[in-house]
Amino acid sequence: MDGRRAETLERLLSAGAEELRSAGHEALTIRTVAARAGVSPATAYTYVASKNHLFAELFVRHLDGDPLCPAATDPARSPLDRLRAATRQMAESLAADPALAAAVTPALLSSDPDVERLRLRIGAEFLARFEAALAAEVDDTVLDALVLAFSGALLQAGMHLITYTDLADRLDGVVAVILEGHL
Amino acid sequence: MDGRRAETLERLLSAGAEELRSAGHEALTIRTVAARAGVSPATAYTYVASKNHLFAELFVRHLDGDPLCPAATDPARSPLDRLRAATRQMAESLAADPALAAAVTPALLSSDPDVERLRLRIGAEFLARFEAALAAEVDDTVLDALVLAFSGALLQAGMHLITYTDLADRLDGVVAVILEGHL
DNA sequence: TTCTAAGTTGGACACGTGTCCAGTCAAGTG
DNA sequence: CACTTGACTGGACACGTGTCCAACTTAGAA
Repeated sequence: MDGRRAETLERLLSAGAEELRSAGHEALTIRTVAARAGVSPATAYTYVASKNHLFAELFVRHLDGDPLCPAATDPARSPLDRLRAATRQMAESLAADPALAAAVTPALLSSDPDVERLRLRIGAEFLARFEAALAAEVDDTVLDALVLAFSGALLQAGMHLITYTDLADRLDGVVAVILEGHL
Repeated sequence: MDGRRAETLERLLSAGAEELRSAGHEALTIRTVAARAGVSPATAYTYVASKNHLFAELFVRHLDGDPLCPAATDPARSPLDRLRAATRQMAESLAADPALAAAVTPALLSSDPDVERLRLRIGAEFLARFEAALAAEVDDTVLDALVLAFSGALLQAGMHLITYTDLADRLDGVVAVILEGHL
């Protein structure tokens, strides 16, 4: 996708991000996003299949815009430290845009096929980051536990049982407990 | 709540459960549930604040109807075994009613205040079961890790990344990894 | 310049959500 | 027995969703 089409998409996604931050995901409407992007609703729907798809798309962009930090793969650090760097970074990245975080959790549960595609990408990205941080020094079940714990943390934050800001600290402890005796 | 009101509520919830099983949570409508219960939509809305509230309510009933099994607190077993009995039971309970499981995950993310109340109850119930199974032989962070991993498993299943049937086996391994070195 | 095809548009559509309220019905109390 | 009261109803409402399509615009190729 390039040329005019790519530009309009970009405008639409930026408008979506702004609208999300300023109005929240409950109030956001494809029509308000379209208006903000200076485009008709019908046009918006040729780029984005649904509100949930929009949120998922915004989230992958957010992830892609903040790739795994060097500290998470620094061989001078311990695997535990590296893993913590990775989870910390992701938690902080969520905390930095709470409206997006709040929007994406329910959105990813949608059965919309476009969402399905993106959620596989997102899951793969999480897994890849953990693997990169651990550098394959560890059992598959441990990786499994980490992924589940991280997903769980996202869910708990999505339910407002913890704040996105507390996420990082909480995960530090949990990551240590999981890795203990497995390095 | 008792008398006529309690009866109608019961009819409504059973109708909801039936409708959920037979039509799935996407197709289910408060109006179809009301019709099945032989009640007008307006009436249904005096019992249930929203579709999400209905799903959450159905889920707590489901949980209450299947209390922690004796094996999960049997002092003759090891803590690991007891914990596995607890997670197994919950996973199987979800697998037994996949439509409900699929419905409740997104529903619990709603900001509806009635849902909020119920999700605190549900979270507390999960925690209580883990505590009962472990009989306080363990650090708080371990409990934390267990709760996060379990929530994560629910989320993954809700996203169809794993089936509810695989949940139990997956959790067996994860629970062992988390507990290892902490008993 | 003319033509074409991609991109965009307005507006209507069917459907679901949750709210509201005046009016009916059916106890069971005095 | 009349009467009050709580439960229920029908139907309209405002709003959001996502779809459709004939008509218009625009950029660039011929």
